Amino acid sequence: MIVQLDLETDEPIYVQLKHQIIEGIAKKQLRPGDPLPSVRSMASDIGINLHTVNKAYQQLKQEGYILIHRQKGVVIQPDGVPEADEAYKDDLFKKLRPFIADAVCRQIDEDEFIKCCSNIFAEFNQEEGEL
Amino acid sequence: MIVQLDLETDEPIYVQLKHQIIEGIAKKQLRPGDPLPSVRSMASDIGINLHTVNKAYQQLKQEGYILIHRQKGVVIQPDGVPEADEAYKDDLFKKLRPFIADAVCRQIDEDEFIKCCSNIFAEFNQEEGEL
DNA sequence: TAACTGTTATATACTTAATATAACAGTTAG
DNA sequence: CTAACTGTTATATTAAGTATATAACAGTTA
Repeated sequence: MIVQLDLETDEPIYVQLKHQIIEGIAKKQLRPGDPLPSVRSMASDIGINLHTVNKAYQQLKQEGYILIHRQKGVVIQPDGVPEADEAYKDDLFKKLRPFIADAVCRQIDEDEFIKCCSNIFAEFNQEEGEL
Repeated sequence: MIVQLDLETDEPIYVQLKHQIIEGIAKKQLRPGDPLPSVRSMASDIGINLHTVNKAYQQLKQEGYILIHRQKGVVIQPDGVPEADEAYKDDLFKKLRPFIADAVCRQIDEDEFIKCCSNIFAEFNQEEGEL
């Protein structure tokens, strides 16, 4: 698990860490049951504070991505990430709207937007963990 | 221009205001050259501080959505919002990735995601300002 | 026993968000 | 001319979020 942080961006470190782990799961580089480094070793690996890692892990746990056993360590959710329910989809809908409104104003039509999304999907589906 | 704020969410007020104006432009309820309320009247209309409105306006100006004349007031960009360039598209790509990674993990396939996006596009294209 | 786990607590520094007043300079209407 | 309005700037305060630094606790595990 290679983590690459950008300290220049305004995106909080713990959010970047969450995203990279979620992307790792989406790309199947991280599979159900796979272990994650402890909060302390992850923190020292990427040069940040233990609590910043802990914050990311706690939220990932809350969202169903990982399990945290008190002494066994941290693992990717063995039963797989919970499927999207209606609440999740409503939330996704709400979050996507500003992006699409923005795109519409700037003359990006539906086809182009969809194409962009397809490219991202391809990124997650093509390489089945072979990277 | 009706503005509806949610003070419970963690989304900053000035961001919500920006989004609603951008959505208004996307829906063509706000057209090039249309006036926007002054920072003071907008602020008192929706019950927030003058500076919060000013922050939203300044960023909208910076992003090419509106023009601010020192004494003439605030208007939607008369020449239309600048079209998306490559930098904008790269940025959109980067921002969309976490959402799609998340969706992939939760078994939302490409078709379903695209359908969701299409629904949002429809929301902006159907009603050509007739609302 | 020593080294490791997640967890909790406290404290500090910095940044952002939002508010409150106040003032300035340039229109514009009465 | 005055009064009311414009955007803009300045200063200050409160609150919340981000990130860090130490320290300790309780339960494995080698």
